[in-house]
Amino acid sequence: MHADKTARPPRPARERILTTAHDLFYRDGIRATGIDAVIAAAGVTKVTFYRHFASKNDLIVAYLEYRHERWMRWFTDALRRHGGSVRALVPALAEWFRSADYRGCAFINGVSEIAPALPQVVEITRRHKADMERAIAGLLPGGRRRASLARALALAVDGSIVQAQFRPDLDTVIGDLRRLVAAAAA
Amino acid sequence: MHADKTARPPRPARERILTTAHDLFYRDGIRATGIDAVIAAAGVTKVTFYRHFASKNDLIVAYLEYRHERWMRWFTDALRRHGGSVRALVPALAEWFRSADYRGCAFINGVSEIAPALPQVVEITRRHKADMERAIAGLLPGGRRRASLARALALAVDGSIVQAQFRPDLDTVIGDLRRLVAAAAA
DNA sequence: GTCCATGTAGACAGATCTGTCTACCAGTCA
DNA sequence: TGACTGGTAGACAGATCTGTCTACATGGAC
Repeated sequence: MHADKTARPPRPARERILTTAHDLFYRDGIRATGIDAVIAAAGVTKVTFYRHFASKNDLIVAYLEYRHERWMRWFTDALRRHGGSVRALVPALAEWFRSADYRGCAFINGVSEIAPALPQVVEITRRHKADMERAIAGLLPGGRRRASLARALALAVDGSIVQAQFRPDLDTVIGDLRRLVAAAAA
Repeated sequence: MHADKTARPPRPARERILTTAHDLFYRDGIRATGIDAVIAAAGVTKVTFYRHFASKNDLIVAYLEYRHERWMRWFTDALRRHGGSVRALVPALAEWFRSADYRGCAFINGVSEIAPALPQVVEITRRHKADMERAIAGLLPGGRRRASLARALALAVDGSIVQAQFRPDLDTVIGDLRRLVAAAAA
């Protein structure tokens, strides 16, 4: 059978729903995006949607898990591209901040938006930030101070992520982050 | 003639609406809080509400302006209580982070929640953060590096505000902030 | 004493949101 | 062949949201 699968499938419905939800949730916000908008943009029907996700809350969780995979892949790759040492951190982030569709951290935004109604988001965010911190720790030489330095850097990174979301002067934000990283790592 | 509303003393109803909206918006989120909930909790009627605020968006803006006044008053007071030098910064913030109803920065949350739909929130947030930065600058000795140091400290502060919203180990966050402040100020 | 700002109570319109339901179709595989 | 999987189209229920409306009460200012 099926000697040739390459000519076939439009991306499966579930995947289309998930990537569409990602784009809309990230851009417009989770609460601002109705299920109907996701369904229409993904080009599926309501029945199809509810066959794959039990509820909007389920989709939100799947969105954050998908976002985590995707962002971590980008982040580790960007750090590698910029040299893989602690000096890679700021240029990698600068790349992100300057991207056209930058809208901050999906997890921080998620906590702001729906943590009171969907506490699971806090747990997912903790795991995400722990992974981000681990990636930062991977840039540092081993030693006793490694873990605590990674935490301090992660804190500065979170500050810059947030500021990059509302400050118009990205260069200033990036410069301030660079200064903090240099001071902490010294 | 001259129906000048602003010349009159503040009316109880408007004030009640505003403080109620503050509590609900901050605790549950702006989008999650319906106008009806504010009206019921404030103990006014719909007509009364709409006589004071043209729309929910109007109330949101008023909420953020009120929050700004209130938070800045608390912040400058806390800094003074803790000595008024740069060493006051971390203990003042720690006080806030440990308060029972802590839910992060109302402005950062607001940007996450509704900036795409109500861009005015970004402008209000910029002004708020500029004032916060000025208060931090007020802790520092004058000199060439004062402004840029205040910016770096504000960035670290924003990072700690955000982390305090989802990390369970507040002591760690506060310790990391202390370390960053010490490193930057050195 | 009249005007008017401020307040009350609650119905209502119109939109939008999540989630369910019926009814049908095509390909896969045991 | 017949069951299963995954898809389509769209009506519908029930809740909730913002904002408008009518109708009436009260107290101070001019």
